[in-house]
Amino acid sequence: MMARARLKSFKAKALARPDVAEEYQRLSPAYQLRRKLVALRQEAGLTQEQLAKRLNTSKSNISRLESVNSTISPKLSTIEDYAAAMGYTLEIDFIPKQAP
Amino acid sequence: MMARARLKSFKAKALARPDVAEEYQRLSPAYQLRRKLVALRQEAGLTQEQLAKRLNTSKSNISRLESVNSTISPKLSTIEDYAAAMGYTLEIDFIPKQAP
DNA sequence: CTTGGAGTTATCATTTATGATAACTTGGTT
DNA sequence: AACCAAGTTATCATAAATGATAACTCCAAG
Repeated sequence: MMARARLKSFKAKALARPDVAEEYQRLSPAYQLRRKLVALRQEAGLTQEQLAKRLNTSKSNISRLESVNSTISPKLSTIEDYAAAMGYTLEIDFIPKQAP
Repeated sequence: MMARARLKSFKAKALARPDVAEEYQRLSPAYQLRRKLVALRQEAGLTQEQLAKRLNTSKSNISRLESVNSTISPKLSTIEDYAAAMGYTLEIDFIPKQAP
């Protein structure tokens, strides 16, 4: 019980450190997703503007979607559309979390 | 070129058939995701109401999220939260589409 | 038959993602 | 230096997901 409380406190303090917060963010599904989206687009040899055209939107919206420090959580369909525009489909898996 | 047009037409007609549409839907990432969400919850031995409590929401919203004939496309964070409530994290992969 | 748990469906308010547009940086090229 | 392509950031309007509540079905237990 106290162990849990101390653990939470430890986590909170650790996350207050910029380097830890950054590393923590790197592990988040949202972050990894954005990295993959960018990689996929670049491997396809497309600019944000070219991809935007395929998706009937504008390059600024693509940038927002890919942005590392984006605070938005995209819709599943948005990710699907993005992937589909480059000939890919999605697969979502659930991975058990490690005990801390 | 005409081959493409005919292909699109064929697809449109096929999807007009209820049985084909249903099978098509089954293959969609959104559909498979919902199936997995339900399976995950049931394996955890939770009712919609119990899970709702963990997520600080109501069972009707859980039902909507899991609903087979749901027309909504959930946010990535919603899926993440759902998974996290049962000790799972997400992994999203991009699979190349087959040539038709 | 009726009661309670589990899930569904409908509706409305609120939050949030997306679309659209414009202005701004940055790096490379001439 | 001026230019252009590529990407970023800010802002606003619109569309859509989520939160909240209530009423409903269904089914098994009593």
